[in-house]
Amino acid sequence: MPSSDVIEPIARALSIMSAMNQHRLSTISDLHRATGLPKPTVHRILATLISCGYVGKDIDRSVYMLTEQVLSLSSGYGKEAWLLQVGTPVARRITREVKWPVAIGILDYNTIVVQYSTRPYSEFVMQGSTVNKRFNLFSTAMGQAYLGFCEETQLQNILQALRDQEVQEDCILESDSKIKRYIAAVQDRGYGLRVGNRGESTHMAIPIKSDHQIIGVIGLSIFSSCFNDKVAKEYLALLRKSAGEIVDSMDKMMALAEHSAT
Amino acid sequence: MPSSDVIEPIARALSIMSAMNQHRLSTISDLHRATGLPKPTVHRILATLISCGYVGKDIDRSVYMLTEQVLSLSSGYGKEAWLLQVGTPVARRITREVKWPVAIGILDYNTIVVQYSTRPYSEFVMQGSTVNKRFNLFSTAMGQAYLGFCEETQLQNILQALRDQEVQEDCILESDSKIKRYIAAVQDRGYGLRVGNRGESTHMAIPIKSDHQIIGVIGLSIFSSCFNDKVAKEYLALLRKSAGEIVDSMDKMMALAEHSAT
DNA sequence: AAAAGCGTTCCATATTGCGAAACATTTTTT
DNA sequence: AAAAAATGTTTCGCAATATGGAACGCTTTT
Repeated sequence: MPSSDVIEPIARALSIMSAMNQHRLSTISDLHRATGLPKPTVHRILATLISCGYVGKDIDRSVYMLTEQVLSLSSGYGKEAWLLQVGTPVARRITREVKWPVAIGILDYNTIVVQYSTRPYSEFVMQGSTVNKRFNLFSTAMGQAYLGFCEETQLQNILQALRDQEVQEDCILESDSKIKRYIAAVQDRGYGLRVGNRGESTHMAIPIKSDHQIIGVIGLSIFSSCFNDKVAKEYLALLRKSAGEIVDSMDKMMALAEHSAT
Repeated sequence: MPSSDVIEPIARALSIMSAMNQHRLSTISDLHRATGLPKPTVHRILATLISCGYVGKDIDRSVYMLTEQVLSLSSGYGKEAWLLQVGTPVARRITREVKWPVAIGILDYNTIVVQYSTRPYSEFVMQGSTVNKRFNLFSTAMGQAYLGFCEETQLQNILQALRDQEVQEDCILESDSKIKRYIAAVQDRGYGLRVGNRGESTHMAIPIKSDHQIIGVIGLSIFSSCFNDKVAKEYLALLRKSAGEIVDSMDKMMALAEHSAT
């Protein structure tokens, strides 16, 4: 009675791999018992997994184990994935509420990479999707949200890395005092801000902090002509509330997962 | 021309998941391009993975991402898995060379758990397999190999944990000085040793240390009647050489994996 | 307005995975 | 030592099912 449209061999292979992850070494009979699959089937699935490199077999004996290649299925899975899983619905909710597009980004090397954007949902037409686009740390709202509120050591690391890179885009880097003033301004304001010209858009962003660490930034875009102190205050509060919700949900989910991961 | 006996749907699903692990969010077209699979096929595989809980889908848009459940395929994969992957062939080689069975164990809570044993390969018949059996830290050769050569803080942690457990098996715990003498004796000897009576077997074991940390222990069993100082010296050298090889191979492989895991 | 791209559904077809049964080998029991 | 039980592996005829071209509806781009 498997719900239709499910490719059975795949479901079976995954259950085998999941079972193999419970113990370091497995025999065919172990897996037969653990999954309820007929032994010839287990055998054939293992042959497939071996051929694909995810399973290794003891040469002489019939003992199987997962290889390090299983990490290629999950190594990208970390805090950022949690952030997205929890963050995307929140971002969509904000856009439903205030119409303006919302984006979630993370730090990658020395830029902010947009991971998710509700731009397509927004009724206000703006230029195409920004997903996977990289944004400069200086001069963008999301970048400011990171630089202005990360820990001092992290800041120094980033600045050093920026100085080391060959192409110098930010002339601000030439003066330490300029940097300090720039960052202090962001901190005083309480959020990242990049005001666009008339006809362009203006962006505001804040960090998403968990455990004193910035795990990502969340930003909102708005037509420059619609931007003023009043809406800034309103949307800032909304972003802060949302960031808080994201962190709370993440903590809960991660605690849950930790617990159920035997 | 896929090498026969490989279940295609499984191989395809794995390639999809592997591709999804590269970017946080994927569209069907992304995966279609990345894997070369027809779009209806990608669609069907994703439906399967969603049904199995390994993939989540953005409600409104068609954006897919791996869920935390992918960790259930690999969370058990750590240093110990590397140890086994590298260690098992070494263990077999020793047994081929000297005939006696060799076992590899790791610390789990407050016991040593045998992960692999070449007992079935040994021409000397001994009692059944010891895989997944737990061995006391005191009074066994493998346990001594751990206690005698782990770091002081680790030792204290273990002792505390042993004292805390309800059933007190090791009366040696009652006296700190007894413990100290016991451990000092192991250290002086240079390896864990449990001498059996005539007709029984004798066991010797040493730690496998990488980066000042004990990642496992390796031990050799021998008929008590065959054990004497001369063979002890010989086998100890063999075990030490082998442990060194294991650590070297592990370091190499892990460095390699680190590098190729983009 | 047209064209290109995307996600999704359909469906006839042959492919392909299936697992009972038989066989080989090892381990345990008698 | 023999018998019995358990485990790993191979075979094979058949039915189940995964397949992907084509078509559809939709959005985005030209």
